[in-house]
Amino acid sequence: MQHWLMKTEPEQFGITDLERVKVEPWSGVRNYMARANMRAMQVGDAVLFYHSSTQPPGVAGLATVSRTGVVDETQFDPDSPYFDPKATRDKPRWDCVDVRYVETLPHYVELAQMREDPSLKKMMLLKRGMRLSVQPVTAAEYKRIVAMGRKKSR
DNA sequence: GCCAACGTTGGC
DNA sequence: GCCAACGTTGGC
Repeated sequence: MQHWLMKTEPEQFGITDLERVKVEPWSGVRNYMARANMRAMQVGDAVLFYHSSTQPPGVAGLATVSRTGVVDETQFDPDSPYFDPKATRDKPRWDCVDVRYVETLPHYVELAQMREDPSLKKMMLLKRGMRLSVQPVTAAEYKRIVAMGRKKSR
C-alpha cells in the first residue's frame, strides 16, 4: 500500500465536506506531476488530507483512494474554473481518483508542528518551494503524522 | 499583501 | 527548442 498527501483549501472543500459526502472525485487538478501521482495510486492507498491556504495549514484527517481512473468531469464544463478547451470526451486530458472519508484526526497536525519534528525532516511537503498538490509520503512519515494527530502534543 | 518558487505560454 | 514574461501556489 502506498501513502499520499493531498492538499485542499478548506474554504473550498475541507475534511468536514468530505465527511458529509463520504466520497469525492478529486477533480480540478491541472498539474501533470499531480496527475501522474494520481495515476500511480491504487484502491486502498492511504491519504493524508491536508488543509492549505488556511491559518494554520496542516493535516486535518485521513482518507483512502476508493476508485482510480476517474474522468475529471470539470474539464468539459465551460462554466467550471477547471474547464479545458483542449479536452474532448473522446480524448480527455484530465483524470483523477475518488477519495473516501476515513476519519478526522482528534488533533489537527499543524504544518509548524511537522517542521519541528526531526523524523519528518525529509518530507516532501516541507521542502522549499514545494507546492505540488498531490504528493507521495513514506509509510514512516504517514505513521508519524497519524500518531501526532491522535495524541495531544501542545 | 508580499514574494519565492516554479509551471505554462508564446514569440522567435 | 529556447527562454522571457506571465500566472499561480501557498506559506508567512
